[in-house]
Amino acid sequence: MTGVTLRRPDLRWPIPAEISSLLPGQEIIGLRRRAKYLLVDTAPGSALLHLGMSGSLRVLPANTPATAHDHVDVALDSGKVLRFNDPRRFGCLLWQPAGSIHDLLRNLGPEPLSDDFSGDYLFDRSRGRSASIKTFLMDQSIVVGVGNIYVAESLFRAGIAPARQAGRVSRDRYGALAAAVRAILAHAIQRGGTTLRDFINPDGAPGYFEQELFVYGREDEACKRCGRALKGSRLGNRATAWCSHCQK
DNA sequence: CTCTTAACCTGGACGC
DNA sequence: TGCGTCCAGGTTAAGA
Repeated sequence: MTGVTLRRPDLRWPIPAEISSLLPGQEIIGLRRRAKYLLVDTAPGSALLHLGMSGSLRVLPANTPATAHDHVDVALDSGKVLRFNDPRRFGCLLWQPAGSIHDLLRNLGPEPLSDDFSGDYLFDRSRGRSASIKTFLMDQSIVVGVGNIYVAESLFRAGIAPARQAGRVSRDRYGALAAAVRAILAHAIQRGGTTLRDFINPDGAPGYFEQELFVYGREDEACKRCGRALKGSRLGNRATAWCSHCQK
């Protein structure tokens, strides 16, 4: 990459000086993902990005005029520009020196599609925990990547009520839950994600998983399984919908 | 250590 | 039409 342009000094957090001082001239030697963080590896270290809920990264032709919320440009050797746009600025751009692990990555739980994630793992981690199973499953130190949409769908699929205390769910039910999380995530990815408002995937198309949601965003609507009206409440400051007949 | 709450930010939906 | 208000999202910081 030949240069970095910052149009503002911060996103969610200040953009560290290394992004401007160390990146230009470096070769990108790797691209990785951990949880919802992206890592762009160079010799002196890695740029650490999170797209928040509204961020996007796109490779555009050189001289593409910047528009609203285009916060960062990286000029590539090809002449094209890698552009980071994030209307709501929940995303971040940070720096991880080579050989170190950023604090944000240090205490993350396993990847949900990896072998480290299982019902037995969840069962073990949940003993003695009084928080709701929903809050527990959204805790990034327990398992990464499960946000408000997919936790709702996973709990429905597993038949577990979201307010149930995490420490009071049996090993067998955690087995069902782990399987549900895997199935939901894999299917949603295959469907191109979930478009709620303005999300589009890298191909510029919306995600289609929304059409297959069973409970998320469907408070007071009919349960697709039993027909009863879905319940709605808030858990951990987040909207929560579930079926009190199908989920116990 | 665990749990809860507030905060970050903007655009869109809604009510007046 | 225009304005104010509320909410969504992922995640962490701070406080209890």
